[in-house]
Amino acid sequence: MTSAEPAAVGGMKAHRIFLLLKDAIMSGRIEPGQKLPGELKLAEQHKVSRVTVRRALQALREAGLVARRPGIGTIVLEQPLDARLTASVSNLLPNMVRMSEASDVKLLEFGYVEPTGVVRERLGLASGERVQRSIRVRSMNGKPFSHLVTHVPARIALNYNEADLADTPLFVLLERSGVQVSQATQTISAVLADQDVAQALEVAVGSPLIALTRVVCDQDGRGVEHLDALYRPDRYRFQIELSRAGDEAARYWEPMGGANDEVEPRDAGEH
Amino acid sequence: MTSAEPAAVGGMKAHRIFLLLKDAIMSGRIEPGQKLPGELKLAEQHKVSRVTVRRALQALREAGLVARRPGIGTIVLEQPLDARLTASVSNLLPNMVRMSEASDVKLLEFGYVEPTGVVRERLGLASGERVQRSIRVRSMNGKPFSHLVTHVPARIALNYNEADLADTPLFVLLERSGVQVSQATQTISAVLADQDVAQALEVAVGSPLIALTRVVCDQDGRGVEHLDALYRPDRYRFQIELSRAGDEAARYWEPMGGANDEVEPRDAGEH
DNA sequence: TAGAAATGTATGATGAATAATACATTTAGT
DNA sequence: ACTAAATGTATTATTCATCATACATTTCTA
Repeated sequence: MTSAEPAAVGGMKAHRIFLLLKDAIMSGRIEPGQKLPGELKLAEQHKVSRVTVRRALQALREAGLVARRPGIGTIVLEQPLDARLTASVSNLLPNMVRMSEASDVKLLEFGYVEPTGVVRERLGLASGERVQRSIRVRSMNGKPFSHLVTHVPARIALNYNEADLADTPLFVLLERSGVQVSQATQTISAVLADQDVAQALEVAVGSPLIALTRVVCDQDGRGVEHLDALYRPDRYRFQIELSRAGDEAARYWEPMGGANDEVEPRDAGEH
Repeated sequence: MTSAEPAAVGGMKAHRIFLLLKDAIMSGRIEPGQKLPGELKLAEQHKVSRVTVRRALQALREAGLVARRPGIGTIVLEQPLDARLTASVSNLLPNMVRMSEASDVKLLEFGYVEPTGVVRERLGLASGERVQRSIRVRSMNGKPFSHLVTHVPARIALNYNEADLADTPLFVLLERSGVQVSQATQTISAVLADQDVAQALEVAVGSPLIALTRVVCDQDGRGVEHLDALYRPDRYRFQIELSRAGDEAARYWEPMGGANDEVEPRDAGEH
């Protein structure tokens, strides 16, 4: 039981506080070695009783996130960061291939459906046109880190089958199908994990997730792929290297790389 | 009272469900016009009683997110999207200037402190070196959308004063100080709003936020600015345009633009 | 014109989480 | 050695949310 998620916090208030503190620790807002506020202080801050705060803190201890010592306080422990992937924003082909070698993909759903309004609009589909919808979860060393919902126009999706999806990045499949992709738009946001996703990614319902939406178009500007991806922030994050460019008058920042992106599975002191 | 945040949901379970549904709607996972599952279905899904589900749904209605009609169901309403900012990843100088014209900045905190381990490390500071720490909240039309915590090495921060921070983007101040910035690293993640931030950004505690960390270095590779930014996903998001480049063998995606980024305050009511 | 599927309304029982309080114990600092 | 500030332990009361249940009402559909 290296990382048993359960973390049985008693009630709801206690659980909420547990999640907040956990997030503060996992995100690095509270650094290892630092003490968190005393039980009384926390009770006051969150407007709950001390008993309730204690339950949250005890859960944190059971989760291995903090050490508690009488007379001292509650100290944040060095987190054996789950081997974490860092992806460049332009993490498309080059490292996706590499990534797919080192990670497993589970296909949760597969089928052809009527697209929703937003998807149809973004892909520029005619009304009535159907799309292939697939839901996949990608894991690294058995640890899930991303939840991918893709919509592909039916006419294109015919060029590969269900089994291919578990093997090959969708991206490669599209190119192999002769699609001339030329442009993509990515949008990054943040959302809460709902039941389905929480289960798939093995996180608590209500955990924060990175949300990425990508729309890929071919040379004619027609939609080719619509991706809704969700990532566990503790196992995956986006990184962008920028360098200063341009002259005096009009300087600007220029994203670096593209070809030389790299996946860095800097695995920490895995316990 | 167009958007009264309070949303008095009764208990904790009800409140949690309220937040989840709200997030699903605000993020577009449930589209306007669509019906959400019936009360019974939701009760089953979340393993709570129907009464509890009702409280969540009633809160959603009071928040103006849904309409409920007997015999029909609960329908998601078209959201008068708060004028939303869309920023390109390389949204640094060009549009930040423009942005600062159209938005107000409130300085919440200002002072010189001993940097934490992480900040010191990222900025490459000598131990003992102090930093200027400032916390600002940026608003658009009185609606806060970002929470910015910056750390700047003391030696650099001397070139501008407290008042400047409320006027001018930190970025400009640095350049004006003669700092030759040359490289920056941005990391994007997702976190939950804690008490302080929740209050500053006028969201519920436990709401999801986009987290961006940026470290800017000068030509000598020395740290110049450390930014921890949090954004409300309903009012701000990151967008990246990619175009396909490279030849056959080694194709890759190339981020577009840089100079021609644009803030698009596509204001409400559209769709 | 039924019937099914929604939401609206009402009520009483139950209980688990929470609060309030008190006291013990460990540790660091003065 | 004293004090302050932590956590550890225990007990009791109570309340508020939650559950379970029943029935009414509206709407669409077959």
